[in-house]
Amino acid sequence: MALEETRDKILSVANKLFSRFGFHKTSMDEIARIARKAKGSLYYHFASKEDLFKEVVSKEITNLKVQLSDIVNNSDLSASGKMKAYLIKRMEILNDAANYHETIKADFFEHFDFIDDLRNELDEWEKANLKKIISEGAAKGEFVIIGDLEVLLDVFIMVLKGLEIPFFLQGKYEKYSPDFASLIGILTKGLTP
Amino acid sequence: MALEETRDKILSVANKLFSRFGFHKTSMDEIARIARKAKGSLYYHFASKEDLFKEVVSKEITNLKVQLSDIVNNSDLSASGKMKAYLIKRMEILNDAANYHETIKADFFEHFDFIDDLRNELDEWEKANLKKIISEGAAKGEFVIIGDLEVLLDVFIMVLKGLEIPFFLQGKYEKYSPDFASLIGILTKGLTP
DNA sequence: CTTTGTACTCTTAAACGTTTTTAGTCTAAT
DNA sequence: ATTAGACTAAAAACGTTTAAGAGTACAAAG
Repeated sequence: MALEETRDKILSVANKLFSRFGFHKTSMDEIARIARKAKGSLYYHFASKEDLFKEVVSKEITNLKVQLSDIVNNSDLSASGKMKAYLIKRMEILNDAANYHETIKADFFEHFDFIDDLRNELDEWEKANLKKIISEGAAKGEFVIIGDLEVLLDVFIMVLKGLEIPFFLQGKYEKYSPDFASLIGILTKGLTP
Repeated sequence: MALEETRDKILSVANKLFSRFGFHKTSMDEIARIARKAKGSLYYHFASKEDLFKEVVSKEITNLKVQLSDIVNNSDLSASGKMKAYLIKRMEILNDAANYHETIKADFFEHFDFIDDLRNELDEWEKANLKKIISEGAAKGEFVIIGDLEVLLDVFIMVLKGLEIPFFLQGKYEKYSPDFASLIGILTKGLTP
């Protein structure tokens, strides 16, 4: 059990430091010092600094997936109810996922190759889940799909990702999140017959 | 006439160089040399390098406005036809407006104070025009406005600006412009009664 | 098998002084 | 209005040094 504890402690400290100071301004020595673990321990559990960061972001994404899955699989909600809840929750969680923001920044200022897999995987996951919501809505006659569903999904995801920059990078989430609900209203209305 | 010619020549050369190399990597000496004008001439017509750049961007924005005005005032189009034509044309023109891209970049990497006015003015102009399209559509019964129109407009503009980053900064316009049409379909459908 | 501590190498980033480039001014001439 | 050129002050670019940090190796201990 001591093994998992050490690993978790490192992850928890890394998470806090990366969130606060970003990837580059956090050193492995600092993480080791604050976690009260030997530097060798860090490298025993994680192949590299990038690998550790990847793991930290991965946890944030896993948390996102878990919470969104609850919504997608909630049979009490209508299709448009699911869609609204999904999109709002998505932005809510990502707004708190400070290390995920680092990866958005990286898209501009540098490039974290090692993060691409995670983001691509999240895109696929998201596409599959939105597909599920929309398809179920269409089956129940609540939604109608005009044109190609794949294209529709790409567009949805493009808009969501487009909004991440003003929302998280420029810190306008607080300002615009009330209006965001009305955008979702338009988008879901655009799907109804 | 020689006065206007010199000014236009400077603007034209500045436009080409700024487009190709960006603001910082274009020097006033280079502009003067290629335009075959004296450096003194540049400063006779423009107060500063920033002022010259502002004028170049201003011309791009004016061009955008002229072309979009044609659509907004075209009485042959239905409200949703206008909306679609407007949004597609908007992205088409901005995709070619390389110096406008510089101002988007500036939002991230540095900050061009002197550009803020132009962009704010464009936002206001855009809001007024989208307002006109939607209001006319509502008056004809083609659109229905749910909730506050001002909020709706802010949301529209937020989405459009959000898309500018993947489209222009990350160069995904070519890739996604076909899908963009279907987004517009959803947005306009979301406005119909 | 996991954890620690230390000592080591190698790469990268900060710091610094130096040189070059560039924005902007000024002048005399046309 | 426009030009060519000389000028200054600030910024950018360059090359070198210095410090910090990633990653490795290993011996020791639980």
